[in-house]
Amino acid sequence: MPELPEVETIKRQLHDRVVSKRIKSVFFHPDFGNTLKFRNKKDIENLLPGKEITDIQRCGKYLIFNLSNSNYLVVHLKIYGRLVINPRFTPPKDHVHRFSLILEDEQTLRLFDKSSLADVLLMSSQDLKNIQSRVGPDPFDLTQEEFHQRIMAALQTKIKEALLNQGIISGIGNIYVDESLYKARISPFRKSATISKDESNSLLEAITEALEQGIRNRGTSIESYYDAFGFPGENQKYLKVYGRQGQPCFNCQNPIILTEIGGRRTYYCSFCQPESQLSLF
DNA sequence: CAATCAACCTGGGTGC
DNA sequence: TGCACCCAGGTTGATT
Repeated sequence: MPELPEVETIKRQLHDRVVSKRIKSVFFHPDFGNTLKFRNKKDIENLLPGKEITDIQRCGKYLIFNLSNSNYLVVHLKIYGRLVINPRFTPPKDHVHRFSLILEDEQTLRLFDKSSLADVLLMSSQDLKNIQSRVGPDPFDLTQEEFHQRIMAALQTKIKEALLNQGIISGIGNIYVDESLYKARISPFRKSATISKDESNSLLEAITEALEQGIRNRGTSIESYYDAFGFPGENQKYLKVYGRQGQPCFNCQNPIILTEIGGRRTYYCSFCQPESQLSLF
């Protein structure tokens, strides 16, 4: 589910409800995670009660709760994770309740996950620095020049795979990458180093627009994502290629193609996003 | 080195 | 009804 716009939406919605609040207790559902996570689980149960959440931030697709003892509770929702505060409904049966964080004012933050891939980790400042150094810059923080440099460095890697690589640029996932490439009219199959400066400029602009639109619409809800209040986002109504296989391209009316790149489903228009620049003529 | 693949999980869907 | 298999918006680590 969650890419940058979804995590950013959750961060903004949670901010006023959790920042400056003290944690009363935490609870892990017995089905949470594997043995590796179990070790961290004990730390979280032991160390969190009594600590204050001093801030909430986002690093790529990671959501980070700053705690009063200079530790950080780091959440990654992976594919199906949902983080919901004060749900007033019974969550869908297929999403298992994995974790709860109860605040001093009795608000409850719950993590639901259909699989159990989502991570809840307790980190020191050093751990967090290691994460932050592995995660590339936010698209919103990049100049055209920096973006182009990073794309060029990906050499023979297909541009779609480069954009999905969180170390090159962070926050873009499988939906927004297809939307951005379509908007910039660049084939997802193009080798990164063949992207011209002009193309890279339009690509960064397309990425920025696609992500900002996603944030404005509180995220894209296709099969799993809900915002922090338990409501679906609206951005799925405005997607231009993702999920539109066989339907006419909004620009040229040719059918949108569904294929596979790097093991991920990939939607594109083979006319508007030609793989070879020669086919433009 | 870069590209590919399997693994991590599990609910749901499909097809036999 | 059962079962084997495939799929998923992500990430990582091993293999070719």
